[in-house]
Amino acid sequence: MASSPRTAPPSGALNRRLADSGLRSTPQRELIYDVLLRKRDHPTADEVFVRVKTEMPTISLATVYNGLETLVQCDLVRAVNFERGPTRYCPNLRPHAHFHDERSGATHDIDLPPALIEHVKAILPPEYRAEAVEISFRGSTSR
Amino acid sequence: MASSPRTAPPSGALNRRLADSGLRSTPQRELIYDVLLRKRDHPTADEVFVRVKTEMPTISLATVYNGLETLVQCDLVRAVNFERGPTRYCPNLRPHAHFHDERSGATHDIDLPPALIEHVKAILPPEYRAEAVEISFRGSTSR
DNA sequence: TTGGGGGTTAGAATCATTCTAATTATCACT
DNA sequence: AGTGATAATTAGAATGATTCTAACCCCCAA
Repeated sequence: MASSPRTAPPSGALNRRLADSGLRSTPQRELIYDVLLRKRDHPTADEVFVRVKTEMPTISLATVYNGLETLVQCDLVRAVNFERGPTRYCPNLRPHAHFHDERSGATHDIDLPPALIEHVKAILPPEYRAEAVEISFRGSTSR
Repeated sequence: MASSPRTAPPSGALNRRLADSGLRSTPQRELIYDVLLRKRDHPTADEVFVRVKTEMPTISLATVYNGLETLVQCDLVRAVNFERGPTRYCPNLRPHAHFHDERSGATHDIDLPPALIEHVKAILPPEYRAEAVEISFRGSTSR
């Protein structure tokens, strides 16, 4: 493929994080990340694949899975699991919980106050060292 | 009549709960439930299948899945999911979180103080009605 | 004693995800 | 610009957990 000069600077955060991990920036990874940033509705890998394919028809599903995993490793994206459903992806890096609305199927972010995170971690006996805490709600919204 | 701390209903609860749901008590369902009560190590459906099979060699994996689902519906057992791993089953009915020890692969129950559950629910905007809250930790224990 | 409705079973099917092996792109160094 | 070495992408096969299907079984009521 002939290389063309860049017309726009690459996404700063993505390139920096990739480089920090010894990984390369690629059009596929940039597009996957961009798609996540553009519509923050917690899409599944399949949904990301569909969105990305409209702009890059040759991309493969395996690359979408690989790319999403890469973004998760770089701490640019969070993988969100709910019960047995497919993994969903979320570019919100603030500490937050997830609310799964059973009526609409939508997932909403709920900001977590730092004090609450501390409260939650405080219930662990001292020999338990938590690297991560996940909080998720299931229910419905009245609007 | 102060009771010893109890994490599951007394034996016999199975029959009552099944009857309440218009379901029948069967040797398979009783054995599946008994196996869960006997060793509370959050087994997967496959692990339950292996344990149950030593006492009832003709039971099928499908029946184990069906039976576990039935117990979950009757609120005698909780299904526990951690990331993409297979569902695990837990007869502890007290409100509790789960701690997943990455070193050993074990899952531990962490009792949740009622006040903490309230604190956690309190972060939801008023139009969100939560039917369930899940809290899970990932990390390791120093012993 | 018969009929209907759960319940069980073995195996097929499904679904999300991961793996494999081959191809392609990019980087570091001339 | 050329050349390997290394990383990334790709299509499709394979995997693993779970669910479905269709036949059979068992119990209770009429």
